[in-house]
Amino acid sequence: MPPSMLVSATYDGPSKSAVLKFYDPKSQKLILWKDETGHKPYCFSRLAPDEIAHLNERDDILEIKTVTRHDLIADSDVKMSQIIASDPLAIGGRESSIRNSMETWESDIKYYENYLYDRRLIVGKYYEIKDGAVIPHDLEISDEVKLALKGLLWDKVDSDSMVDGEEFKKFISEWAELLNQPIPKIRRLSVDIEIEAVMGRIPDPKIAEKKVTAVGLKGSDGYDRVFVLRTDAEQGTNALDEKIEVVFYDEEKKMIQDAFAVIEEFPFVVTYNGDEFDLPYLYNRAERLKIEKSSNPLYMMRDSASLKHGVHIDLYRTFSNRSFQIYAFSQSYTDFSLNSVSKALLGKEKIDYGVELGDLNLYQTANYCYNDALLTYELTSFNSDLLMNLLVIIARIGRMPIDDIARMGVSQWIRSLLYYEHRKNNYIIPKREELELRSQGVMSDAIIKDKKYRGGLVVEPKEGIHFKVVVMDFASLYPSIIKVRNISYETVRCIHEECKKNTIPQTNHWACSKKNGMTSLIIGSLRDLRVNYYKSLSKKETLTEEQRQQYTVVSQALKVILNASYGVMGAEIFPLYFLPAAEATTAIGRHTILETIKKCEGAGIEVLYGDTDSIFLKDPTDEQIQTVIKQAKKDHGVDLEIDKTYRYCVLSNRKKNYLGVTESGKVDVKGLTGKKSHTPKFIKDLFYELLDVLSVVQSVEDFAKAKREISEKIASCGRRLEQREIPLEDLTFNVMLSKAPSEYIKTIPQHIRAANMIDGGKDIKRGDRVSYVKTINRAGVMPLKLASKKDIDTKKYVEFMESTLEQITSSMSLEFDTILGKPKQAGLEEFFWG
DNA sequence: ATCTATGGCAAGCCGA
DNA sequence: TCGGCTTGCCAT
Repeated sequence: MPPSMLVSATYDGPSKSAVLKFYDPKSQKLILWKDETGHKPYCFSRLAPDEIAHLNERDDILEIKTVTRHDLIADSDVKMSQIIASDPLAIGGRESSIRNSMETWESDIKYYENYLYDRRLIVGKYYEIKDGAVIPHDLEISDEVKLALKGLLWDKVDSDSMVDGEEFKKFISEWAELLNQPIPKIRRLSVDIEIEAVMGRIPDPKIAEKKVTAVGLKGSDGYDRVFVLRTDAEQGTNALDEKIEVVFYDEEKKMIQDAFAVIEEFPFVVTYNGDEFDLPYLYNRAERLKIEKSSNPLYMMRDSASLKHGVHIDLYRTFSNRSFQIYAFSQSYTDFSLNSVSKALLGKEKIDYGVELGDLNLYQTANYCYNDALLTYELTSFNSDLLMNLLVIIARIGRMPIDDIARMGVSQWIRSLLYYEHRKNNYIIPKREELELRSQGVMSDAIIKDKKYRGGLVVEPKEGIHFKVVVMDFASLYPSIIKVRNISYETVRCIHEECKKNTIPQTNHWACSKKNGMTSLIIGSLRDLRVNYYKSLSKKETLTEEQRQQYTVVSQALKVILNASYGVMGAEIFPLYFLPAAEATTAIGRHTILETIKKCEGAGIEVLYGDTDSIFLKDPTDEQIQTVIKQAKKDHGVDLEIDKTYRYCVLSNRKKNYLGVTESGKVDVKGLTGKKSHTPKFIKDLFYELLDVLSVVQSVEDFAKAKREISEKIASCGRRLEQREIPLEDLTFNVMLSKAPSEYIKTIPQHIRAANMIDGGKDIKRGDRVSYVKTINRAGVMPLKLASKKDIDTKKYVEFMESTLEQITSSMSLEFDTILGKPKQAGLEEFFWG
C-alpha cells in the first residue's frame, strides 16, 4: 500500500503558515503537515541579479528567484522595471509594486500555488512523511502497464510532427507515471441538516436564528445515523431501515456537539450546498449556542464555512459545473437541485410526504433528513465511486487541490495546469497586456455578428432518407490541431521572421517552427495519452476490472480537460486569452474537414452532411473508408475514425437537425424541437412514440406502414388536445432565465411575462425555470399555477404540435413524393393524406 | 456570484 | 404586416 497522497494545501491566514493535507489510504486518515517557515512570499524577478541585490536584505521576502524569459514572445514593449504583476505570486522590482503585491498577498492570495510549485509537490501524488519532512514516493509501475505503455503508446505516439520530439516524449512519460498512480478509496461522511420551518421564509445561515431540528449522517464505512431534536411534533412510527440509528435529543446544543464530533472523525465531508447553507448555519448556530470554538470543526471564510482539519466537498457546486454535467454525466440532469441530480444519476428522489416540512412528525423528519444525506453520499459512490475518482484524477492533471477542483470551473483548472508548467520551467507568465498587444489588429473578420472569430464548418445537408450511412469523426480534432500545428499563445505569430512562411490557411497567422509551444506540448501530450493509451487500455480484456475502471476514469477526465482546452484560448476570462491561437485552431479545423470532403468526393464517396469534425458518408466500401483515413493522417496528422453506422438517416434541409437509426434500432435525434427541454411533455411523449415506430423500419417498404401508424398517433393526439383532455402539467413550456429578471430590457419574452404574473416576479432569479402555458388572454401566456384548462389556447398548441412533428415528417414525405413521382409537398396535412 | 468557444434553429417581440 | 432583433436551446 502506498504511503500518503497529497490532497490539498492551503495558506492559513491566522497562523501565517501553510497547511498541507495528506490522505493515508491505510489508516484512512488525514495527515496535516504545517509549515511555519513559509509565510514569506518568494520574489520572482526578470531583473538582473545585481539590480535586485538589495531585496535580499528584506525580511518580508523569503527568497529571490530569477525567471527566464519565455523567448518566443517579443520583449520590446516590456520595460525592465515592469514586474511580473500578472502573476500574483511573483513580486519584485520597484518598492511600490512590492508593497502592493505584499498587501494583496496578505489578504487573499493563495499561498499553496507557490508552495506546491516550489517544493515540486504535486496534488494526487504519493509522499512519505517522516520526521517533519515530505519525501516523494515513486510507485512501481507494473510490468503489464509498462508493456502496454510501450506497445500502445510509443509505437503510436507521433512525435514527428513536433518541433522537438524528445521534449514531447518526456511530457508523455511524466503524465503516464502520474496518472497511473493508484486512486485511493476515500473515507467520507455526508451531512445534511433540517431547520425549524417558518412559513414562507428560507432560513438565513448568517443569522441562524431557528433551531436545527435534525442532522443526517451517512459515512462510507457503514456509518448510518440521524440525530433528531424533540419538538412539539408527534413522535410517529419508525419506518427507517433498522440499520439506521435514530438518536433523539432534548437539547439542541448537545445534538450539534455530537454531530461535530462525528464530522471531526472523517477526513472528507460531502454536502449538497454546504458551502452556502449547511456548514455556515451550523457554524453560526454553534456560536449562538455558545459552543466553544475549539470543539467546532468549522471555520468561517467570507460567506462560506469550511473544515479546519478535513476536506469539504460541496456537491452542489460540483454538479453545477458544466464540464461535469456535459462530459462526465452526458447532460443527464438539467437543473442542479439534489432531487433532479439524484433522479437522473441514481434513479432515486427526495422523500415527499405531501405536507409542509414543518408538519412532519419526528420519525418522518428523521427519514427525510437521513434520505437527503444518503442521496448526497450516493452521488459520490455510484458507479464504483466514479465522482471521487474523477476528482482525484482531475486534481492530478490540473495540479490543483481536490476541494478546489470540486468548486472551480474548467478555465481555472486549465489555468492552474498551465501556470504550474511555467513555474516548473522558470518561465515568465505573460501579462494580459502583453498578449493583447500581440493580437491587436491582426484578426480576420468573423462572419457572425457578436462573435470574435470564425468557428467550425457546417456542411449543407442533403435532404431525404438515406440508407447505410457511415458517420466518421476526427478524434479530438481541436486538441490534435493544437498539437500537430504547434498552436500556443507564444507560437502563433511568434517573433521569428523565418516562421512567417509556416502559414495558417484562411488567416494571416503563422506558427513557430523553432520551438514547441507550451499549450501545444501539454494539450498534445494529454491528447495522445487519451487517444492512443487510455482509450484502448480501458477496453483491454487482460486487465482486471479494477484497472479497466481506473483507465476509464482517466480517459473521461482527459476528455473533460481536452474539450475545454481550445475554448479557453478564446475566452476573455482566461488569463492566457489569445484570439489568434483560437482562430488558427478553428481555421485549420475548417481546412481539414474541407480537404477531407474533397478527397471523399474525389474517391467517389457521396458526402451527405458534416459538422465541424464529423462527416456523413453514403454507403461507402471498407476500402474507400480506409483510403480516407490514411489520407487524413498523411495530409493533416489527425485520426479519422468510424463513429457509427446508421441503418438509415433522415436529413432535413436544416443544419444540426437530423435523425438516425442504428443497426440495433437505437434512434439518434439531433436538434429537433421535439427533444428540447422546454417543449411541453405531451408533445415530447408523442415525439418519442413516433421515434419508436421509426426504429423498427428496415426498408423503404416499411415506411408505408410506419407512415400510417404515425398519422394515426398524431390525429388521436390532436383530438385529445381539441377535447381539452390533456392535463395542464403536460402542456407547460419550461424555460430558463438566462439572466436576472431586471436585465430583460430589449424585449420581454413569454416566460418572463408569465413569471411576472406571480407577485410581480419577485420570487424568480437567474437560472430558475419558469413553467407556463399558452393561453387566450391578452398576454398569450399564464404561469402554470394560475392557469386552468379553460384558458388554454388550443389553436396555438395544435400549431406547435404540427411544426414540431413536421421536422420528422417533412423529409420523409418529400422522399415519398420523389419515389412516387408526386409534386413536392411539405405540410403535415399532406403527410396524412398525400 | 459566475464565466471554455462558435454555428444554427424556432419562436416571439416590437418598431417601421 | 414585415423584418430585424432577442432569446433559449441544442450540435460540435
